[in-house]
Amino acid sequence: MPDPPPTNREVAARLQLLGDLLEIEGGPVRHRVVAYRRAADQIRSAGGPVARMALEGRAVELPGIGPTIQAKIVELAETGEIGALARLRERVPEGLVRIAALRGIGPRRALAVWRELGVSGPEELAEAAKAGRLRGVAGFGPRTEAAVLEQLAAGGGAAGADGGEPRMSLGRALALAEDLARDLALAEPGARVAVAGSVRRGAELVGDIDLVAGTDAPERVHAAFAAHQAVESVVAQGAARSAVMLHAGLRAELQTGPLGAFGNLLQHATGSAAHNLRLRQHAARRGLSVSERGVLGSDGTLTTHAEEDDVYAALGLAPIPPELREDRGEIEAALAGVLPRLVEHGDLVGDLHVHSDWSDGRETIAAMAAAARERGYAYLGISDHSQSLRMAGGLEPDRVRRQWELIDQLNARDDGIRILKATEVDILTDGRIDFDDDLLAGFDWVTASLHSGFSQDARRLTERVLAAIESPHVDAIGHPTGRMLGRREAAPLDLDRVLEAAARTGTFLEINSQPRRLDLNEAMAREALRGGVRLVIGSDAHGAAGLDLVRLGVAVARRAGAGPADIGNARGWDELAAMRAG
DNA sequence: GCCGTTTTCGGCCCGACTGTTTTCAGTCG
Repeated sequence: MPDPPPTNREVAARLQLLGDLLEIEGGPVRHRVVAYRRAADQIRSAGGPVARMALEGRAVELPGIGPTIQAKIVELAETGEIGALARLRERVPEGLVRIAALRGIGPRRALAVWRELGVSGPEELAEAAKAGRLRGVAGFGPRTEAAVLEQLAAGGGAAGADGGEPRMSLGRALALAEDLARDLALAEPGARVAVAGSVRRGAELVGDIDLVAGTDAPERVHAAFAAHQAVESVVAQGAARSAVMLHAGLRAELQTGPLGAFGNLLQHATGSAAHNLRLRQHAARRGLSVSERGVLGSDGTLTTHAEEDDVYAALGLAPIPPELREDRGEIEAALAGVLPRLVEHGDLVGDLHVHSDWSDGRETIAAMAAAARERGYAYLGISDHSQSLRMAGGLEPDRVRRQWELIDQLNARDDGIRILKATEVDILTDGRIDFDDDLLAGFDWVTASLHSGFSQDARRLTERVLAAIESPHVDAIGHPTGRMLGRREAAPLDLDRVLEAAARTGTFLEINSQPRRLDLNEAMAREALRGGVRLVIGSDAHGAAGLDLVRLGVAVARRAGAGPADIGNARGWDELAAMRAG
């Protein structure tokens, strides 16, 4: 084995390409395409290194990966390429994949432009379209030719960028989706409107917004949707579905159906596609056929369900939480009755990571405490920054002590919420903690975080985090990888070593709920739980409204399969304090 | 290529919409 084994992203990309090229080539291999894509999806979302697993013969344990694909992964790890893929590339130009990815074009039309015009990439396609030659190809006309030109001019089909479709953070998309749903419900009071799709599943990045409405006046709901102020243009419009482009740069889709089939519609539109595929295969084995219209029996009778839970019940399954619907074994678990009880927003009884106006927060400690009490919390950890984070107004030790005096005074009021003396202390570039041990010992809760030195190599970054974990005063590691969606990659920590140390010392790892962080992410959180590591969900709020961001962290935790027992701040303070490390 | 309440072969999800056609294939979700 010459090089380090390929990353999950690299393995997934190769298998994806293999599937894409096979599909374009056509022929009697339809289901092999699906198999490669499913494997690529599984690998992208796997928590552990799949190449290493394949070398140990364990990749076949992942759903969708069998002996053949495992062998191809081993081949890739050992030789740097997959022979079958290399041979396929000689038969089918790779540029056709980028042509097929254009909206309105697919594998068949991509193959047609190559066969009929010799076009093998987006640049040649643009030339052919400009020259008006595209409309002569079977299946193409002037409309499609114009659409192709428009997309290519807008940068569609460009090399690099994996897919290239715009994606939005869950935080923003959720707010947009809920605004749309609320306004549709106001516009048509008889309708039952809900957010579906990847937003409902709590995916950290979403490519579009899906809404459903149960109604007996679908035309009015679609009209209200098209006329909404957030809508830039209407992309498609039919009797049961319409799609729009939002000013925010994201696509939104609305599906409607009768109120009596609202559960079927919601189930269908929530997906994921892979989950629905698997669900329908499961149904087929029972002689049933599932769609957004209802469940069709073998005798031809269609049964509709107003509630989504009843759709799953009709298939002999316990209700599956949307966050788990990714075809990672959830249907098998529902069948066996072993789905986990996932943590819920309402399980949280405190927040251990919020800032006040003592550092870079906007509100007073008293105001933050009042906001936490309104949310039903029993405790709130005021965790302002430490001295070295000067640009965020980090606290010097004497200011810390003065803050403690104020907290004691506020707690003496005994008004229903306990304010904890907490801190978000910097892990310095040499691994030391930014306060001395005497001061650290006076805190109720210590979160240690990386805020600088991200350009260090993986070994040094890992050593810094390990040093913090080993400190007897550190209770939790805040936003452990330091990633910022779209701005900064996760620090390349040796996750195995971090998880081992956290589990051994009882140090909590945070799921930070800031929309741009969501750190740990779901895959790492899943690995942490598997490794026996306990988690906390922190808002990292810098104002009262920021407390509500924990719903995003809860979504990450749920997608990772966390139950209330896995989450520190789902426990009362006395119980949590007794669990503190050291 | 994967997988099993039709188990080691023979299956493999379903419907809406668009643009191209003149009854439908391809694309999309």
